[in-house]
Amino acid sequence: MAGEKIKIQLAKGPAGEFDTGTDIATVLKTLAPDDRNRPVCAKWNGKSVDLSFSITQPAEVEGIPLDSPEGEDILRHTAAHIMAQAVKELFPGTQVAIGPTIENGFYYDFDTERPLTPEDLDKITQRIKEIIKRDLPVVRSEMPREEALALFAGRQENYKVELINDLADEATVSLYTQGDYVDLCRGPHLPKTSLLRHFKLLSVAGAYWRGDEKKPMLQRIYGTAFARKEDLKKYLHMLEEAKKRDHRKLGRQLELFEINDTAGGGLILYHPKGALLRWILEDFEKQEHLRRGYQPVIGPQILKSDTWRISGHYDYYKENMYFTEIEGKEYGIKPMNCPAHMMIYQSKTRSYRDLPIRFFELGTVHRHEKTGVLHGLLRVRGFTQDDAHIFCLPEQLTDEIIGVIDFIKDVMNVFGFEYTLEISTRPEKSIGSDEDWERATKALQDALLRHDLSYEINEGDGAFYGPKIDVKIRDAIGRSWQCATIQCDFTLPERFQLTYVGSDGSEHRPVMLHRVIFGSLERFMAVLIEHYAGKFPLWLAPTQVVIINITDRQLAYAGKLKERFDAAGIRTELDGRQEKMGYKIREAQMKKIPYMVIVGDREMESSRISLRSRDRGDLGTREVEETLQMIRTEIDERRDGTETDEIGT
RNA sequence: GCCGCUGUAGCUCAACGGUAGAGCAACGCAUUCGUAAUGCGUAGGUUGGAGGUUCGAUUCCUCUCAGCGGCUCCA
Repeated sequence: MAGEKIKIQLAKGPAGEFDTGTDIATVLKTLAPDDRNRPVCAKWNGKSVDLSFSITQPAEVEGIPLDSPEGEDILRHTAAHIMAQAVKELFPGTQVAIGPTIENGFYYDFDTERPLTPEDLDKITQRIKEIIKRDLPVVRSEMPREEALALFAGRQENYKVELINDLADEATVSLYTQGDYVDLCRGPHLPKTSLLRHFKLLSVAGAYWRGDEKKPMLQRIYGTAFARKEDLKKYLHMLEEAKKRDHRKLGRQLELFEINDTAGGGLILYHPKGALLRWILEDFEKQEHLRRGYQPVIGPQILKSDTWRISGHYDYYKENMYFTEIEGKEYGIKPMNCPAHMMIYQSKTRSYRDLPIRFFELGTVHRHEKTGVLHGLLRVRGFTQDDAHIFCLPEQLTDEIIGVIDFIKDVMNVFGFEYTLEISTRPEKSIGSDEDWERATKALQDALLRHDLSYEINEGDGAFYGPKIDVKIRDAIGRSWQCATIQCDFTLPERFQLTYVGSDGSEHRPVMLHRVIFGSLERFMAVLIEHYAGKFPLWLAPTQVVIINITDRQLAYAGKLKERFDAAGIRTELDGRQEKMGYKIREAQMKKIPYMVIVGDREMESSRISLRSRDRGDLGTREVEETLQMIRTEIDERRDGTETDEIGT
């Protein structure tokens, strides 16, 4: 840098001439002295770098402010390093593994001498605050691989050594140092620790090294950090809100279901309200399927193991299945509905004119799930799928896939879910030929491409018998859930020797799609509970209306009203207890019942009612007939309840 | 399955080596009330289960079951 000058262009700003080797911090200060965003990192020709990065060639640079999405990601990354430093200071002998940022936060995995407890989080938080106060510069350095290996080996950081060993093709590696703490890291990072201000450690958990259950279990600490205090507060508040929507909590509060120790984990006992909700969903699905040319079928709960051998489940799914024995013969409890549907297809000669054949079953299946994965209604051992198998001609495949996607779209619209699509490809443990897998995967892709639907690829995530399209829905507070899936299968028709007679008079093999819309009724109900925060739209609410009399004088009138509501097909309860009206209203509100019909002397004398909405409060008095019609319409239109509809007059 | 935490009345929680208590719910009585809690009273528990330490265990230890936060896995 013998006085040589280079031109540096500020993105969306002026350019200037600088000495070779000038660092970005200086460049930014010179070209944008008034920038109130105070950059913490920068983009150099589109690549994220530290402020200390020195420029040796003409370039375009741009400051990254702390409160930008990228700045916040860097902030979290540095927070992870500072946390690691704190843990190492507090627990000498701890080895650090990896500490990446994740959506809305970060974590770091440690190999500690003793497991970390929630109380340790407070201590670590205090130490992090100290390190922030020390205002340590975070310094980048580079060194040859071998040197770095020796450095981390000398510091007994075996996980880092393993990581460097896997970076075989890189000649040098970059390190970041603050105080005594050194970490292997690509960067960039904040220039100094004092820039971390608003953070919170959230939880400790076990996590396998490199996500491999055969490798050692490490201690993971999750945390989050934000550029602005309000944003941290908002995020923590959102976590609280999500907790309030927890379907396990609401499931108990609203008396929907229970999971009973004595009955066993992962097995759902539906209480009357929950069973009613499920009936409503099932009725809805039955109607929708009949409308779309599906035929109902029902398979048995257990099938002889001969079946599972033919289907391949015996070899590829056995560890997820339960077995029993009848007179010396082994039977498997069904984990999937397909084999029975295959047999029903097989039961007679099918013509190409019959295809596509669409078999639908609300099929209850049981799968062995490890204890640790059970989670309310979201992950259970016994569940009911809204399962269908579509048998079609190869040339019908695309249309059938599109038909299913349209079906999914219609259903998700009813509940107000947005969704995205993913294609999952062949997993390691799978059956069928490579050609079939390729054909099947291509069929799914073609269908999506032909209808201009964008999707992401999920390598190796398919079912053992075929690739799948997964539908990820987004709920009211932005979380995503996997429910619907479409799987293309050339293998099972082969294994079950399914045929149809073609126009040429000879036998051909049909192609099959497996598909679910809700996925499982249990999981979908959990998602609905959390999506609506328990405030089900009228058409789904187990109790739609509660009639509240103010004094005993109106009890008979209230009883007559209930009869009229019942006759109109509205799910109505009468709260005739000798309690104050305010108390009954409060209870109805807490049970999240959509409408309250309140009758006192005034209403009784005029043969009217007073209506109160769960969401909109007192709606005033009105005619009974008008109310019945208004409610009926809202039910029939399956309004999702979020829109503000004009009530009556 | 793995790591950590937790398990007390129907629910939410207290007591934490000295033999279990509150609010809500339930039940009874009184109250007959106008849009989110009327008052009084009654009943309710082998402290998840089994074993151990101790004069004594809800409390400490071991095992086991279940739940929670994650990991792996998944509809």
